[in-house]
This record gives sequence, C-alpha cells and structure tokens, in this order.
Amino acid sequence: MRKTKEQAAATRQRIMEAAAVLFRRHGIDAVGVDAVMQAAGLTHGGFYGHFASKEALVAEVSAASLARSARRWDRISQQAPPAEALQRIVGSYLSAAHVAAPETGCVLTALGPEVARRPEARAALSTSIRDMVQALARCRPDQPEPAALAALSTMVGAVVLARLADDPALADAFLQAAERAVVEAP
Amino acid sequence: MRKTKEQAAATRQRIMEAAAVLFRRHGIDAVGVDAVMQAAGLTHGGFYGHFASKEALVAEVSAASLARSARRWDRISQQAPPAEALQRIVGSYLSAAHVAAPETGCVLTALGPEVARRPEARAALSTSIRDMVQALARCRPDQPEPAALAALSTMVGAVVLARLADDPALADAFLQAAERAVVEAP
DNA sequence: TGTACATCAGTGAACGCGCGTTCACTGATGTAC
DNA sequence: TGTACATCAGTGAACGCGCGTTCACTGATGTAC
Repeated sequence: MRKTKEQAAATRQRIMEAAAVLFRRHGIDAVGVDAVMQAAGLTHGGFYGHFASKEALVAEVSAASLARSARRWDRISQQAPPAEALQRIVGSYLSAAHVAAPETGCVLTALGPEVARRPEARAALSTSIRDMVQALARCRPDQPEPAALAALSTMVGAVVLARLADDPALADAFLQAAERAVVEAP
Repeated sequence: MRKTKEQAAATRQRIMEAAAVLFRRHGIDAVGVDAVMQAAGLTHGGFYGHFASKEALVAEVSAASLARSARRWDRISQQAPPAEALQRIVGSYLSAAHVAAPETGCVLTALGPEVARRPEARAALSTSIRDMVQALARCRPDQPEPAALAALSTMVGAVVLARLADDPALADAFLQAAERAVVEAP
C-alpha cells in the first residue's frame, strides 16, 4: 500500500479539493470526514495521517480556497488598468454563475458565518481578506481603502442575498444593483 | 402534566426563542433538538408535539426572527423622515454591538448561507427580505429600488466580514466604510 | 355543586444511524548490505 | 546487481457519543353528568 512521497502529497491535495467542494456545497457540519475521504477515493481511517483533526482540515481548506480567490484578484488588479480590472473582478463575482455554483465560488459567501464561529479557520482567513481588499483598492486610485472595504461588503452581501432569494428576478436585481453601486461608487 | 392551551402556546414560543438564540450562536447543524428543548426547560420527547420536524422548526424560527427585523425597519421607515430613518436603521445594523451579538442579530448575517441551502427555510424568508428592501427604499425617495437592494447587500456583507475579521480595527473599518457608502450613496 | 372520565402537554426510554477519532494491520516502496 | 528488511500510506474494524425521531406512559386539566 505504501506510496511515493509525491503520491502522498497528491493524495493530500485530493482530500483538500474534495473537502473544498463538499464544505461549500453542503456546509461544514453537514460533511463528515468519511464523506470527504470517500469523495477523494479513500477510506476514512487514513485521514489522520494527513490532518490533525477535522478542524485543521476546515482551517486549511478555507484558507487555501480564499487564497486562490485573492491571488486571482491580485493578478487582475496588477495587469489590467484600474477601471477594467474592477469591472472584471466585480463582473465575475456578481454573476449568476457564481450564485449558482457555491461549491467552486468564494468562501466568504458560501461559508462566511460558519467560518466566523470557528477560531482556527477564522484566523486562517485574515491574510486573504486583506489581500482581496488591497486588490480592490488598487482598482480605485482615489480614496482606495474605504471604497475597497465597502465594495467587498457589497459584493459578499449581494451574493449571499441572491442565493437566499427564491425568485430569480430578485436574485438578479441584487446582483445588478450591487454591481452598479460598486462600479459607479464615488 | 397537562397544561392549559395558553400555557402550551407559551411553551411553543419558548422553544422558538431558545432555538432562535442557539441557531444564530452556534449554527443550525451544531444545535440538536435536545439542546433546544433543554434550553427551553423541557425534555426532547415533547418537541414533536409542537413541530413536525427539526427542519420545520428551522424554517419557522428563521422566518419569525427575520420578520421581527423587517417589522422594526418598517416602523422606523414610516415614522421618521427618510434621512433620519436611514441613519437609524443603518447605524444600529452596522454597529459593533450587532457584530458582537449574532444570537440576537439579523438572521441574514448569522445564518444566511446555511438557510440558503435549506429549501423550506429559504422559502420562509423571502417575504421579510422584500419587506426589508421596501423599508430601505422608503428612506431613499430618489431611485429607491436599486439603492435599497445595494444598501442591504452592503449591510449584510459588512457584518459578515466584520465577524470574520480577527482584528477589531479591520472589523470596525468594514462597518464604517459600509455605513458611509450606504448613507452617502448617490 | 360534586364527581367520574376523557384529553393531551410533556416525560423518558428506545430506535437506527452517522459522527470524529484511534489503532492493529497490510503490503508496496525505498534503503542497507 | 541482488536480496533482506524497515518504512509508512492507506485499510477497515472498533470506540464512545449524540443525532432526529418514535412511542408507551404520566398526571393535571377541562368537560359531562
């Protein structure tokens, strides 16, 4: 049964990817270690060879998923001119596709309140949150900080509300109003 | 053991109030029927005399809690002049006190993504969401609808982010930036 | 008005089940000779 | 280079425990006579 070091690292990565999808789709408490390992093609017993606890997995997976979003925003905000960068970031965040696919979307909207209750995971998110604010701030050369903080708030709230709205028209109205507010902010 | 009809109704109310606090504090999946009943001073067996299932409790409690917020906003928006009403609603929503006390705060920020995954509860929230948007719209006589949708998005997102931020200064920055964005919106 | 009885809110034991975690084991791999 | 052995990634049974739900029961109350 023994695998190469590389294979073991790949297995660990597979566990994290499975967990990232399942947690965002069903919620953290609704997904057991067993379900994660099965989704990764393994049996549950091997889990503790890779992670100290489910809580450690939650923290690492949340942090890794959000860091990925942060990196993407970073890249866009540094390559495109400010106005275009803002439009690209906001446009994909406030899209029907993002609302429909929490399992591959932003951790803040899929698991925000749940992660906020878990000290270990909460602590692991802070750097990426700051990075995302910074990326948005780069898109607004005038008064960057406050505008970026408000923009991220609007974006997160709009996606949460769009997922709560049972009427697609209302969901879309939240997205559109939020996009206008963020892009046309003072 | 038999109680009056009024007493039974009061018991039901007590169960709902206990659940409202526990769900918002710990999350829905983290709180069992047993814990709710114990907090209401009862044994778990009696639960199904009051509710068809835990899911029904979740839906009813979420709806009742949010309806309460909606009613408060409604009252304020109809009694105070627009600008003052907006300031009052937004000021208390985007406060450190609200961030620190999810168990008595807005359901959207404490349980938003969790409720969005539960069809029964999700459906029960929609009227109150519309009512809250309407209350905010009354505070902005110029282009009411889009401004209200964006305002609610910003408010919900800011509280979620303030609860996620491990640094109190960052949490406060989210609240302040959001308040300025909502109150001074075009 | 006083008594016998039906009602039903709440009790507590029990149901099958899945949780997070532990552990003795397995066998393919890397390493030492 | 070929062989013996130690390593350790992954297996699967087991641990105590709490979950949501059911149900026979209790006894104070409301009701019929």
